[in-house]
Amino acid sequence: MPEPRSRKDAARNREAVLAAADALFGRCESPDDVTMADVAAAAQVGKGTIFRAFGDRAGLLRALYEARLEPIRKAVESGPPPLGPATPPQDRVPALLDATLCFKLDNRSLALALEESGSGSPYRAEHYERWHSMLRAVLEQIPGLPDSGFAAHVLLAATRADLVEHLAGEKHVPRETMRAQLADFTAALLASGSRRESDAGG
Amino acid sequence: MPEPRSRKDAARNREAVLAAADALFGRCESPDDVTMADVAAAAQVGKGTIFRAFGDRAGLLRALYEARLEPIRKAVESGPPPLGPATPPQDRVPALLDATLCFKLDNRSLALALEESGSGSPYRAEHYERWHSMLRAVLEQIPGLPDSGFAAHVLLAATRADLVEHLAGEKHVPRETMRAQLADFTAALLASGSRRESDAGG
DNA sequence: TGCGAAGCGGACCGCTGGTCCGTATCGTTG
DNA sequence: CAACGATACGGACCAGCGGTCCGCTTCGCA
Repeated sequence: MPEPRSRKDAARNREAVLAAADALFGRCESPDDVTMADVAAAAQVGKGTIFRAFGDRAGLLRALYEARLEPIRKAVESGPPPLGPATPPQDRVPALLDATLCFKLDNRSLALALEESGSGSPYRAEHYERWHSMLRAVLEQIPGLPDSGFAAHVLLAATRADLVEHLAGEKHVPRETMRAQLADFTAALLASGSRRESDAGG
Repeated sequence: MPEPRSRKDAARNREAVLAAADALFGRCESPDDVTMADVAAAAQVGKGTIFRAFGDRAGLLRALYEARLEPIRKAVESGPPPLGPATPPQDRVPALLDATLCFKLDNRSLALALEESGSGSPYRAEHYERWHSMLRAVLEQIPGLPDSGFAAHVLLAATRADLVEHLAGEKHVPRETMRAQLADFTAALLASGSRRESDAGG
């Protein structure tokens, strides 16, 4: 393959930057407290090196985000229930949403940084498209629901980083309470489908 | 009253800035195409004047937003059905959501500007708090629903400016389609409540 | 060991939101 | 109408950001 393998120092620096940024975003309060210069300093690297490796700020954020999301992506694509493909749709939808909610709770600053200063709307991000079509496909298998594309957008919007941050950080809603509320909400929505189901069935 | 009435020129300039900003945000593609200097130039006013009158960028955005929102606020607080207080909850919820959706569709760049660069999360804005508690109160009157506070957050998230922008601007979803999808979604959610109602009732 | 290519780093740039203060305007008072 | 304090004006100015550039260093292949 014509893949131009990167040099050893380049790879090492890339990891250093990733690690430094990870730590910095994890620690800080607001995402824009962390500047590119900060990351460069923390990684003991020149600013130019960061931009060479990631293109721009959004590129760095995306790389970090994808890296952290990787385990969940795997679990969804080829893992055991309740996240994996073998799960029945009625159970998988809440599981997917619970997973994203927990992810955002565990990576608040990072998710916030990506969604808010992420070079325009979060909806252009490639990973959003993936999650959306995944969720949409699962919803599609549940009859009696409204437009599954739109429903998927709304359900994902229910786990948006700034909403999560507002509820968890500002209003001090406990983690388990939020998970329960999201689960309840989802259940209520899915119930409207199974209602017509049971009407038809008997 | 100890209200320190503002000078005539100050008031005139304030209006000029408001008008200029309104026009500029209405015309432009992305909200950050409009800088403070642009607004100042368009209003034929010094930059200092803007900051004196509105504090900072977010202040200007907020003032504009509130001004445009004013008619809707009135209609909701003391207008005729389907927005006014005399409307039965089951009809008022979809009406409120449809109104916000239409508002965001009609004021895309402005809403986008306020939500994304509005000095942190849109959830800290005072008008969000108002809308949320309003919607929550109406939802509360419909029995059988999940936590109305959370449901209100989610339903409002369904009309967020960047989602609306994505669907209308990027995916070219027609206005009426979006309205219908939102209405369907809302109906599905409310149905889960009236279902337990009818179970109990007969 | 030598040498081209790849990568490095931090001074540098353009641009933004926001401040500052000498100057012009207001409107009140005698 | 004149004079004067208070208020507002405006644009030069500032700090800090993301992003670029290019002389120098380091890599790794022959």
